[in-house]
Amino acid sequence: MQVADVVVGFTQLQSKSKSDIVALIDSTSRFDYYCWDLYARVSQWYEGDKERLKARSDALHAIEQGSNELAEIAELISRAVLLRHLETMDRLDIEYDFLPRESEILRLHFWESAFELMKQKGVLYFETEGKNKGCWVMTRPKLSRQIEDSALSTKTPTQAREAWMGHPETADPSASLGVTDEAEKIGPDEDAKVIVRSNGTVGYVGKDIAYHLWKFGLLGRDFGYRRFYRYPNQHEVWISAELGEPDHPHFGNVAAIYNVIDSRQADPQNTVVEAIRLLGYTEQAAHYTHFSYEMVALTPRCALELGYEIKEEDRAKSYIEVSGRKGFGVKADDLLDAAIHKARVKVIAGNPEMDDQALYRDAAQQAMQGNDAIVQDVQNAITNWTDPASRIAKIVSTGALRYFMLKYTRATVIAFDLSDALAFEGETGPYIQYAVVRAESIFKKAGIDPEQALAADVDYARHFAADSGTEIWELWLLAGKTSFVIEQCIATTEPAFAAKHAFQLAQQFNNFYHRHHILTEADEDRKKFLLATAAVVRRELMRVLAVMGITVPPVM
RNA sequence: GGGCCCGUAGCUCAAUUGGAUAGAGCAUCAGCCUUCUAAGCUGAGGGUUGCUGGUUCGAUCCCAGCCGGGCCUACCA
Repeated sequence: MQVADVVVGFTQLQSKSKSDIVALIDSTSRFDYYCWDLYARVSQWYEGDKERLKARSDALHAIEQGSNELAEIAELISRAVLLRHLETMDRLDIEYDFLPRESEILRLHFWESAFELMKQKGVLYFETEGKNKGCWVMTRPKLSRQIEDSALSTKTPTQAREAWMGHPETADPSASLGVTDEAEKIGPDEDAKVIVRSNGTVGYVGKDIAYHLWKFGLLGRDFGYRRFYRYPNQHEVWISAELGEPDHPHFGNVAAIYNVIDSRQADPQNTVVEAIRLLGYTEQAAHYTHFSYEMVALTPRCALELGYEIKEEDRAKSYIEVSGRKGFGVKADDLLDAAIHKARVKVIAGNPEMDDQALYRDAAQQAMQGNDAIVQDVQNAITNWTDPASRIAKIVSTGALRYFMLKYTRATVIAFDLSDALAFEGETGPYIQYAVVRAESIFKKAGIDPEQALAADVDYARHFAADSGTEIWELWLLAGKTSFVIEQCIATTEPAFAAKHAFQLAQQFNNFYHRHHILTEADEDRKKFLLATAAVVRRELMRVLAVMGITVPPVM
């Protein structure tokens, strides 16, 4: 739908032709920004006159039909925006392998197969009365369980449901649907989920069920695959296609699914799992995890700082939901640019020899020439710089943003605050990276390898028994908990535990770092002991950071 | 109407699933750079864990009822 709206924006609002759009894509470095603004404008344009919504449905229809100008424009736009998305995510070290598209789910008849399966197994039934008359519907999980508990589930779900409805006495009347009237219980289940509308079209959830049956290899159909994009590191991304290339990697047939989708999708996700379970694939349904997390919202203060106008009633709220339709949100690339810029300034402040004046001169020159395709302004130019300071700044800013996103537990609505997200001090990614860099620096100056330090022959018993022994033992203990914490993260699908652990370990190490000066330690054996301590903490910190996708620069 | 989630220091969040004096960061204030990088360290102030009951030796956590906020549900994708 968003693509359809952007198509409407280009054709109706801007009267652009296909070749105009091609030219625009070629000459704009951030075409997605252009579409973001256009999408918000189109949404406003619809508001002005409801008649204009016809343009959207026409576009949707044409796109679905295929083989026409609008469909080609849609293809151009979605391809260009998708490429931009891959680039943006790559800046955060996130790579994709395969991009399945809804259009192929439709055109390769995934839904038809799933529909057939679900009718056969009695997962769906045709409603003949009530408000859902004429639809194919599915019983919601809550009622399904009740029916199963009444021990009628030896048949198909539909037969069990019919038997159950014929004998309401088998169910506990008080634990029922929230209906008090006995007679209503055997009426049509108005709460059932509509999968196929009365006009014969399938809804989003239906397509999602088909898609997930494919993921588990239960559909009996497959996508066609085409090469879509090759990352700078040569990793290849594939995209779904009606007619694919003959040689392609194998996707699908998975043993477990983790769907990382925000909590607003909980209901449709439950419907998909339920469909798979009712089809008899209980094993697969048990390995289907909706990795649900709360949404990111803007604090009113942050929204005002970003220059958005905030309604009076919203100012008192603790957060406001972001909205593409309203053009209200923060763009990831902007955030990354700001973070990299800030990090680079800090790197140079600490390492003045890395200051590269020539880069600034080049960027300023290009900016003055208005060479938009290469550079938007001096600040954005850093995106493409590869000098040492910029490389480090990228690692640090990625660490900062990844840590920021992971430090919140999944059930917490992230009240996004720009200054918090760009912070490098306190409980942040760079704080942890800095601890590792400090350890690294000690080994560099000591002239030994961390692995060597761990293998050294040390009288541990003597040093742990000394005055500061307990405190250092606690540091070892905390470092030793890392594997357990990582396992716990996986078992509970809660990455925030890893983030918290990494921070606490870094914090305790910084403490140790200040209390015990390693390189000037006179007692040779104690020096080895302290080095081994630094080595084990460094190793465990890097390990837990790696789990979070955070790497450590050589210096910072 | 129904379902799910949240309410903890001025702000943003934790609390290892029911355990000891509820902890961090930010912000504020006071200290620490001729010693391995100050993106750091030390200290101070800041709390009736929304309210009221219940279960328990013990409750931020479990139960019930209120108050306040959010999200999802109603043949859109």
